[in-house]
Amino acid sequence: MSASASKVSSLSDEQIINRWGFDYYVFKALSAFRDADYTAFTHFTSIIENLVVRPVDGHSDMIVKLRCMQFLSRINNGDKLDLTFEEPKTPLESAVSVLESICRDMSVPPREQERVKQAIIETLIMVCLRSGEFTRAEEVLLRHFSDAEDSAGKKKLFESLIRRRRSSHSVLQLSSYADFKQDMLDFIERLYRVPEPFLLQMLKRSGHPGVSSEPVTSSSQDRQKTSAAAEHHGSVCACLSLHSLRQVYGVLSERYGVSVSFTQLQQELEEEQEQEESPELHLALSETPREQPEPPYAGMTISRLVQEDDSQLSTAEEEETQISSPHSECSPAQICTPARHTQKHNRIILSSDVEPEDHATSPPSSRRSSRHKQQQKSDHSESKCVMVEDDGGSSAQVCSPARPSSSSSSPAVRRSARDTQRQSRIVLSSDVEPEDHATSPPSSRRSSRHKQQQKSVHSESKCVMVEDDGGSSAQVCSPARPSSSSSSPAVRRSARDTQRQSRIVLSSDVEPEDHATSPPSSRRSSRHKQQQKSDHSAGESALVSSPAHPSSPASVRRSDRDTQNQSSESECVMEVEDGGSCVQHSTPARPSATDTQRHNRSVTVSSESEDHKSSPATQTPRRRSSPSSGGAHKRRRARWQDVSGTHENWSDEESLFSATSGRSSKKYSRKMWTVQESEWLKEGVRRFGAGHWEKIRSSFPFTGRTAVNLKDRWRTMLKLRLV
DNA sequence: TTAGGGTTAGCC
DNA sequence: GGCTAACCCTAA
Repeated sequence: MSASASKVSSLSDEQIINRWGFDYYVFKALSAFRDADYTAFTHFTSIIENLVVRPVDGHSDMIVKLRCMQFLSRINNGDKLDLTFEEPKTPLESAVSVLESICRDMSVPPREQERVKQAIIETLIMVCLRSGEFTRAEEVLLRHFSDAEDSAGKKKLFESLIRRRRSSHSVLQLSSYADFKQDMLDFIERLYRVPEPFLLQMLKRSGHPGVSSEPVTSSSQDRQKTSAAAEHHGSVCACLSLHSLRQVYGVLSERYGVSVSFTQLQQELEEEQEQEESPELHLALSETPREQPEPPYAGMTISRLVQEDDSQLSTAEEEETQISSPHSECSPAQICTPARHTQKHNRIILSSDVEPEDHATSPPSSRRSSRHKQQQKSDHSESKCVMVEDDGGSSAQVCSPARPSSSSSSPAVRRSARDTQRQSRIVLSSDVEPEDHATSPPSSRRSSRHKQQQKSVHSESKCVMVEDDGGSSAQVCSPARPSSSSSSPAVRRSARDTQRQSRIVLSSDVEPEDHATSPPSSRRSSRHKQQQKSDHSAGESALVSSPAHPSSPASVRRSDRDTQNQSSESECVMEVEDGGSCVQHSTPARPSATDTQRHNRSVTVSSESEDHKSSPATQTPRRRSSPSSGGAHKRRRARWQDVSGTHENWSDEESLFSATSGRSSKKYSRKMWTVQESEWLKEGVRRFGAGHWEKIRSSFPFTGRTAVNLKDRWRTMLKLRLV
């Protein structure tokens, strides 16, 4: 059978079932959001978040769904300024980032994109104003607010309110955050109609009384979703006419040199069917009415062809993406659990704490859009296959079996301290360090760099590739791609007030062993601001380029702010690399250090055995056996400075330095290599060989890295004998 | 696009 | 100031 078939069979039951569960919970989450049951929404997203760290069949629209979940999660928490998904961004700022990724991947009309973005920004400003966060409101206003003429009035109003420090105004009272949420949901639903999940379909067909024939959601689009879902999960759905089948068959048979005519095949199959009617086929095909007695076997035939087709695609891409690699199993997505400081948010924290140990998520890498069309066809057919196979007991996922979807975002939960005063955060987690290997960026020595890295991580997470709505899976999951957390949405809890800090502590202690993640920290220097922008854009561009980036690893962090509090927040970021093998990295928590360095403890667990003597301590993975302990360790901790601090604090600096000219008209900021990145590089070299830097770069969710950077890093690694 | 040498940034 | 990883520049 085709290679794809073998891939299909290689899917584990867990992958398949997790996929079904994933689809189901996404569907439920959307329903909950639509019903304004945001608590349920949060619960569902938590489930999803945990689910995607397990091996999941990265099929088709998984990334799209993850993006939607990420977006809505941020929207849902947008009025909570003390939460962050990506430090130092507020949830709504993160929503804008996700929006940009969505728009890039799904071709959203520019006007619509702008409208939604503007709505988010306006809402964010209003939220800031209501909360008395005038500095932040001003920052958002200056940075993001549209300069369009039609927005001039609002801009002036906001400026006025900020200037006068007014947190109450009729305009602020008028807008309802709930309405805003629903507006954002409408946007998502217009953009992507979530098909009815396979599990629900099955439940309906089983005659379960509690399930109506209608989709759970009340949306008017549900019907469409249902049919779409059917396609996805295998029911042929009669949407295929005999004519179209014939056409497809014609094309495929020509392509693959199948000599049997469609008519012959049809007759054969009819005969077969007469002899044994497979219930499964009925199941698959009976749902939709057919004008013509569409041959039940049609699905089978097509699926077979499709598989071949798909397999070709896969094989062709395989080399590049190595979908089949063990890693690729799942794509994590980070969805959504923001971290917060306040006690009331404990539940959110919980999700992160409870995090499973192994998160292996394989971030599927995404495939490139060019494949989409082909993919769509294949997906379509695949769905048919699925049904048949399901019945047969074999794996139901025909789709891109080999393709793991890269979920991009692994969930990262962080607590960040946002103190306006830039309190330093101390990561206590180090002591507690789990055995799990965190992959902390080996190279990073300097604490200040971490923040930058963190950002980069975020961007990576964004890398989820969404191919197209068609559900064709665009994910090219390169096996090797771990999901970078970032995209994974990292949720953090940022402690803004010192008072709140104590609360934060709660979750951190419980921290699971696993994941180490090392969020890179960025430097504090004035460069940072520049960097932020550049990173941001870089990350996004990366998304575009590697849309499929599965999101990578989910990263959960806990960070402590200050040593004094030692409430010990440990920042833990989980990065799931592959489905199967997930590498968890713990990054040092974001250190926040005031200018005076505070002792930070960073826990970095590195999966690598490499000795990073020379590597920077920051993310230096702690080797358990490594000599570095005691004094060295302390020094490392001391290096962690909180760069993440309040972004607003940097703004001035940023403006000061933005025009700074460095060597090439701008100063570059050093971005230390994370363990994760180094792993990707090593994997890339293993796969493609040294010298194919561009190929490697495009095959992994690197963000802010050029081929030259890769080359340089490889050179450094060789020099350090890290490889 | 890559290779290799030079430069810069940041820590000690 | 030394050291070094990351970054830049440029020729091929």
